[in-house]
Amino acid sequence: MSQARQYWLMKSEPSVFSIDDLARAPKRTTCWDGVRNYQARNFMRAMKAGDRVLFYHSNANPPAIVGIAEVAATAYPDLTQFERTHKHFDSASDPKAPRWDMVDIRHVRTFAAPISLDSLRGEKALAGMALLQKGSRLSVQPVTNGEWEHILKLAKE
DNA sequence: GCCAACGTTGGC
DNA sequence: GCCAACGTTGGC
Repeated sequence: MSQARQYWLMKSEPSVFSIDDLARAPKRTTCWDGVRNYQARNFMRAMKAGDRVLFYHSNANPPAIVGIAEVAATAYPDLTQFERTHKHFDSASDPKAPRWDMVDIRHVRTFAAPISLDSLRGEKALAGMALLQKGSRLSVQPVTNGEWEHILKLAKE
């Protein structure tokens, strides 16, 4: 009885941090700081080591899923929330009960060809994907097993 | 750069 | 608790 691996999608602007940056990072790993949305935080708190993550480039041309990462460390406090001069400083967060967490993400693979948002929209099987819903802005989202398998098939073509 | 959609804040 | 104002996200 193996522990079921769960699937996620995380967005990053490539001009800020791209999948190439992740592939080149020490140990191909980075901490995912800066999430300041409760729903996204709660999804990160639900992540387990080894869970797989679709790496998505937002504000990109074209916006696309560009590869796969895995959860290398489960949620722990994002210390940038306490750095007064930091962009993501949160004066309302109590150091004794940190409001914001992050996880560590390790590079697994970069797709030979990115799967563009446009081509994702063309897949009937993905019509329910959180990413494709109108007005969806969540930067951390769950992905179903079916969606995951479908996307991996697209990545091979 | 524009702007629609969304989340958060704060006055009342 | 309502809701207007504001800031942010992210496709285009």
